[in-house]
Amino acid sequence: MKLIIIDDDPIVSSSLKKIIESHSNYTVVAIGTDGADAMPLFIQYLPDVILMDIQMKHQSGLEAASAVLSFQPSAKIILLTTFSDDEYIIEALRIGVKGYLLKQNFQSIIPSLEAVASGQHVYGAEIIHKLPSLSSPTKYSLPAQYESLSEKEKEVLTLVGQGLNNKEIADSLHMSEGSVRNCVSTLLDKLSLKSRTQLAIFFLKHFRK
Amino acid sequence: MKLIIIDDDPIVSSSLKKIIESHSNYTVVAIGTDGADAMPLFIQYLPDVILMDIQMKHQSGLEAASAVLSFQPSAKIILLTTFSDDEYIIEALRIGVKGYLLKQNFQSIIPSLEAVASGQHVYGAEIIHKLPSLSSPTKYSLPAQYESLSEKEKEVLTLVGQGLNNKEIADSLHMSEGSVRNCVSTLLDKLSLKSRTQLAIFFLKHFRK
DNA sequence: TATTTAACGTGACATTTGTCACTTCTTTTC
DNA sequence: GAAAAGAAGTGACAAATGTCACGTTAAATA
Repeated sequence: MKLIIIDDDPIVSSSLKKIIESHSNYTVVAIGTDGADAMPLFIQYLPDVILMDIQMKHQSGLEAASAVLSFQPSAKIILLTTFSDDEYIIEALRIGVKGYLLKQNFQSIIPSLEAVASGQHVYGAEIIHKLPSLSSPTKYSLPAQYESLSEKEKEVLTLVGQGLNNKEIADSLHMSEGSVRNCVSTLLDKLSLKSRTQLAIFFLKHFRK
Repeated sequence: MKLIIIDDDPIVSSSLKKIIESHSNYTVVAIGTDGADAMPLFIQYLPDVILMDIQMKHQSGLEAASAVLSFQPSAKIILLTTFSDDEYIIEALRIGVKGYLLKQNFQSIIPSLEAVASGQHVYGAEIIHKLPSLSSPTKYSLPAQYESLSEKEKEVLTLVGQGLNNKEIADSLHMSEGSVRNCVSTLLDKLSLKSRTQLAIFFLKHFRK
């Protein structure tokens, strides 16, 4: 199986090459030193996997990955990063990178390489928890005032968050339209908001799956 | 290395066991048939990895994983799912599961197992894109109608999405309140929505960071 | 038992939002 | 240059939303 390594530090590239070629059935067919090398090397060799540093002088690994993936979305690109406090993870996942690993412990790169080659996605343990969808919508992030809502009020809030109007909410919850209006009014008061639209925004911010 | 398999279908468990023990240096030390088995088996054997079905009769794999992880957060649990349209992925990531794979292609389970054992996280390619922070805010996911909006309309939409009322939008964009109303009306028409609240919901769904 | 408190409802009213027909101005196109 | 298309505005009107004072019921408490 063919592999390309792209890293602006030749020491990293060569130790990676050494480790990979000694432990598995991969051949490093090319080594690049900048993101700009990724596209031409990819087209020339059509490797099974690309291992690429995310921080490089001229063109970043992210840009390079984006270019390659827009050309070939199934390309198996693993980005390597030095720091775990990494804000690029979301963008990397979005463009379709198949792996995102810390450079640190080299020995875990081999199994990750295998997993990516077999079609899975692999991410460093320290990195995956940077995803906002994991941290945001837990009930611990709810404002204190939310606790003061009655069950009915929470139901109404939920339906406002779906975009229903008062009549529709009334029908769904078997209450009168007047009551719904009242209930919405109470919600606005309790949550210190000014309109039903702001209620919906509140709901989505806190409860979006 | 020790492994536990938990699946309510004995056919699945035994074929997994066969594959794993033939291809790698793992020993399946126990097989459970329900989520409720996870905790006692984990405590008894302290396995390196747990492979567990997510859908089981009595207790789900998710609940079981949650129990084990609250006892031992570093436990390496891989959940297996049958369907890729899987809404549990977020909750699974949140509780700290280290892998989430489709049962389908058995052969990719071995490399994934290795990667997880070496400390990485592994997710099936079909699954990772269920994360809302990945799927929502790309411009490719925008409905075709969005392209028909004028610049002004996009600005108004943005402010509706912040919860501003017509007067406030008019002041911000230096236009009359009547124009804003008109603009909102056009937005509703173009996007086939029925109220400003639904506009805000539309905005948040597509543009939330 | 009497009192308080909270959930829920009602109806009148004020305000905000949404619709529609029509105008103005600009750009594009023939 | 005339016609067409579309972005933006105006004003009158209709509909939905939000507010308020007040009523009913039921549970909690003195």
